[in-house]
Amino acid sequence: MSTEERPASSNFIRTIISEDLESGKRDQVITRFPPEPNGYLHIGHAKSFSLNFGLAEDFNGRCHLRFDDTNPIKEDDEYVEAIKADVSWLGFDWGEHLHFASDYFDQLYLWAVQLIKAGKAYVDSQSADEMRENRGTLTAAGIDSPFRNRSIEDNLALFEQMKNGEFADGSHILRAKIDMSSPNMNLRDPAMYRIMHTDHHRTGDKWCIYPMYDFAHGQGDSIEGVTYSICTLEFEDHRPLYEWFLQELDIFAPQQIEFARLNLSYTVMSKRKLLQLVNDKHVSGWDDPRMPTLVGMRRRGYPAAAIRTFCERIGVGKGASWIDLSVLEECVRDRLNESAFRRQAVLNPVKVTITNYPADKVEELDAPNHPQQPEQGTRKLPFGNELYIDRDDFMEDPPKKFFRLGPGREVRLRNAYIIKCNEVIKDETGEVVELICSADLDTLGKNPADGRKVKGIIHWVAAQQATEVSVRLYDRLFNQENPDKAENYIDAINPESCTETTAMVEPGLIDVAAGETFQFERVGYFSVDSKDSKPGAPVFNRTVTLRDTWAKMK
RNA sequence: UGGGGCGUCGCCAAGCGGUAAGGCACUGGAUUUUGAUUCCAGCAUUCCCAGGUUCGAUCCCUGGCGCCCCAGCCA
Repeated sequence: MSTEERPASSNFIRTIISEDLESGKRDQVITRFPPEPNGYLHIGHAKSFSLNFGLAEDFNGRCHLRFDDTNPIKEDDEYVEAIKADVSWLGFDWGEHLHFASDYFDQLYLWAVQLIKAGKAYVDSQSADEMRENRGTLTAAGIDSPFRNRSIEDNLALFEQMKNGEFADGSHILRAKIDMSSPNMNLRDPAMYRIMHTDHHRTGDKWCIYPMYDFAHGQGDSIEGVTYSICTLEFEDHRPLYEWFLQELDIFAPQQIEFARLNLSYTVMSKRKLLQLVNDKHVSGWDDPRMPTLVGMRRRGYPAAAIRTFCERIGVGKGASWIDLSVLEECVRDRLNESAFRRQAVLNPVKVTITNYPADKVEELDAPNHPQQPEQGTRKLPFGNELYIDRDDFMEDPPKKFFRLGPGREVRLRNAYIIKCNEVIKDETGEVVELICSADLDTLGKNPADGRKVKGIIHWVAAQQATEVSVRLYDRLFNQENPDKAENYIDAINPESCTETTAMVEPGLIDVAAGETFQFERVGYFSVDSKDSKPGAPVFNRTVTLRDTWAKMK
């Protein structure tokens, strides 16, 4: 616990809860995160569970993890394990409260029977098409099903037969008897139970009827004693139904509160689309580093703490909001700037020969792991007469504001000497292949004695001691701010979202562990890929670039 | 043309009748062996519009305008 006052930017949900606690309407805070195990979690889910778990932490309550597994044809254990891992990765703990909607199937069935007996539910035998036609439209009332007034006995018998597997999928359905003319479509006799002869990932073949979301969610909340059932805006219209079931069943009533889901620019968030990206091989999998999934971001090198910061930073509201991807990237930089060790790597090498440095000499220079955190120690950086620097750091005819290397110019080699470019060697095509330089050997760890200023600092590696490694440069997956607005979002995929290349790196970058993230000084943050790296042969994923005001000036 | 929501700085977002928080972005300037980081300063006389109530309104009322969601036996 920090003694500092946390800024705790408030939001409308926090306000509601504080007032309820103060007025005595509620005496504790129990929330829940209810994912359907039919896909991997993405950053939008992170916003949701950070909110739910965060509220529980703030008010000394608890947050349950409950899988909304009411539709067996879409759900799978693979997803429940992945989801648990993702929530844990972000640092949240549901403790003993791991639940499944399917844990409540027996109780739900009893409640359905109870509603039938009360004349509040009936078995409809219309086809799905007929039901759709009779539901009416947004502006026209629906009409009652011809089966709406079946006797309670018939309904009981039919529902029993549905449960016993005596009917084919789609032949009958249990509906709540509410109001076919309601202006709220959700109240026009919504479906409660459908027939599905499908095995369930947890209950196996025990059931061939499964409850709908609307008939399961509120009751699940109620059973668990959830006080605040926080969901996204599209469920606002479901709230009257959520409350109707709780009231008719006369059970504990949680309060549903809706907030706006996250929209992130240059990405898509719908599970259907993410699944298509995976299935159609536009990406390498759910954990492709370009995916907005948590597994993708983890592999990309995004720290869990950065994602939590992001979720706090964007706030919670009820207006449809669009957050720019750069906000997330800035959170990642913030975090990595603190934690990542610094290293030197040259992505686009051009050779430099230091004429006044002995060819057979190799110095082991000390370079800090983190300049702002000397306690993190140093590593050895070999220096010889042949080096590589980045091609971008040399210009033959530089503009006045360019303070890197150029003919006759001086530049500081980071953590080493100041050198001066005396000659430029090109090949037949006119491409620069080598720079002949001289070093000021009296500038190691100090500025020139004569007081001359050398503004430019560039990174480098010793040619003989450098190793070539694989590097993947990632960029935004889509090149349109809102891919959903494209004729086809697939066409909006950025063809340059992943560029495979290599880099010449210092020795300190070879014996590294999967998932470790470094700052390649002056370039960006790079994370050791967890799948494709091999001992002694790491593959680096570019997590995010460093801010580059020079690039902006150009 | 039905119902449910939302409109406060470029992007988020506090505020709930007493005279516009904060973050990000942006712009200056300082420090810096990363054109990074850090630091300091600036950045809405105004809250979608128009009326009204009030000593006083972003907050209340009326009427407009704009945007989002709903017609799955998905969640």
